[in-house]
Amino acid sequence: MGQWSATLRERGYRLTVQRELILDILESIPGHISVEEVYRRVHTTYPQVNVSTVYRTMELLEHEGLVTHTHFHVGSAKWHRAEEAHHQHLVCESCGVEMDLAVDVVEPLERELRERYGFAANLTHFAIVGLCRDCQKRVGPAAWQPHSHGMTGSP
Amino acid sequence: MGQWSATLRERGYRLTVQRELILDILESIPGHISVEEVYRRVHTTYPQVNVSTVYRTMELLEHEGLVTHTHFHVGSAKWHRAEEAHHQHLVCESCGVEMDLAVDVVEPLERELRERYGFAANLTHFAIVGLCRDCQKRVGPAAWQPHSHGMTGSP
DNA sequence: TTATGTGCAAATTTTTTGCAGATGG
DNA sequence: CCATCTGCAAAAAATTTGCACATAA
Repeated sequence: MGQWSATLRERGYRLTVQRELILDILESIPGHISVEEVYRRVHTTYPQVNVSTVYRTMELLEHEGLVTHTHFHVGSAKWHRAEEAHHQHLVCESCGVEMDLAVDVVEPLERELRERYGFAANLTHFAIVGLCRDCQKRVGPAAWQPHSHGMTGSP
Repeated sequence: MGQWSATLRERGYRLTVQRELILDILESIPGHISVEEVYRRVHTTYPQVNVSTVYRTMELLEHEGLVTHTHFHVGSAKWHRAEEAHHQHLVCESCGVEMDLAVDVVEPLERELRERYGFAANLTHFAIVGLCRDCQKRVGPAAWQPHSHGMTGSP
C-alpha cells in the first residue's frame, strides 16, 4: 500500500479497491498519464471499474493536492504527481519525447513574474512544449519560431 | 477588408463570406477567443454559418501561421493571433484577467532551454496561467504553490 | 448503521467527418 | 467550369451527472 492511501484516510476519505488501484498506478509512473490509460490499467485487474470513477478519483486527488493535470497541444488532459510539479517537463511536439528539467531553469522566470507583475505563475501546470534537438534537425524550424511560417507552399 | 484576406488570397485560398467574417473578428480582438465565441459573433451577422466552418477556418489559419491555439486550465481551446506569440499573456485562473507580458521576461528561459537542452521551446503556445495579485489575496495560496495544499479541512 | 463511494446509463461539451450541394475565381 | 468550401447531420472523443445500489468504517 502506498503513501497516498494513508494520506487519504487521514483526511477522512474512504479507501476503496478502486482508489487503491488508481493510487498505485499514479504513484508508480514517472511521467504523464491520461484518464484513459489509468482506466485501461485498472480495468485489467478490476474489470468492473468505471471510467467515471477514475475521473472522480482524479478530481479528488487534485483537490487534495496530490496530482495535477496538464493540457498538451493535442489529446486529452494528462495527469502527474503534484510533487513532480516543481520538476518541470519538456515535451517534444514532434516525437513526444519527455525530458526532465532542472528547477533552477524556471525559477528566475517565476521570480520575475512575481516581482514585476505580482503574478503567482503556475508554471507547473503545463509542460513546456517545443522541438527536441533531433526533431529540429528533422523537421526544421516550426511555425511559431521567429521569421518562418513553417510552410513549403500553397495548398 | 483586413490584411489577412489578402494574405490568404495570395496563398491561393478562396475568400468566402464566412472566412472574411472570421478573419475580421480574429484581427480585431486583442486577447484570446474560443471557437464558440467566434461562431456566436459570426452568427449574428451571418446566421446560416456553421460551427464546423469556424473549426475548419481556424485550422486553416493555424496551418498558415496566422493564429495559434492554447489550452487554459479549464474550458475549450482559445485562439489568438500568431503575431502576438512573442508577446506573451498572463492569465489569472481565478478571475480570468489577461495581462501582457514583456518579451524580455521569457527570453532568458528560452535561451537557457536552447543552450542547456538543445530544446526549441514553444513558450508562445500556452499562456502562462496562475493567480493575479488580487486573486492571491482573495483565494489564498493555490494547491500548486509550495507548502500548501490549498485546503481548509477534511470533506 | 449510514454517509460516502461506485456502476451504469444517459447527457453534455467539444471537436471531427462524410457527403451532396453551393460558389469563388 | 470545376476545384474548393460550406452546411448539415451524424459520429467521435472527452468529460460530467443523476440515481439506485454497494460498501468502508
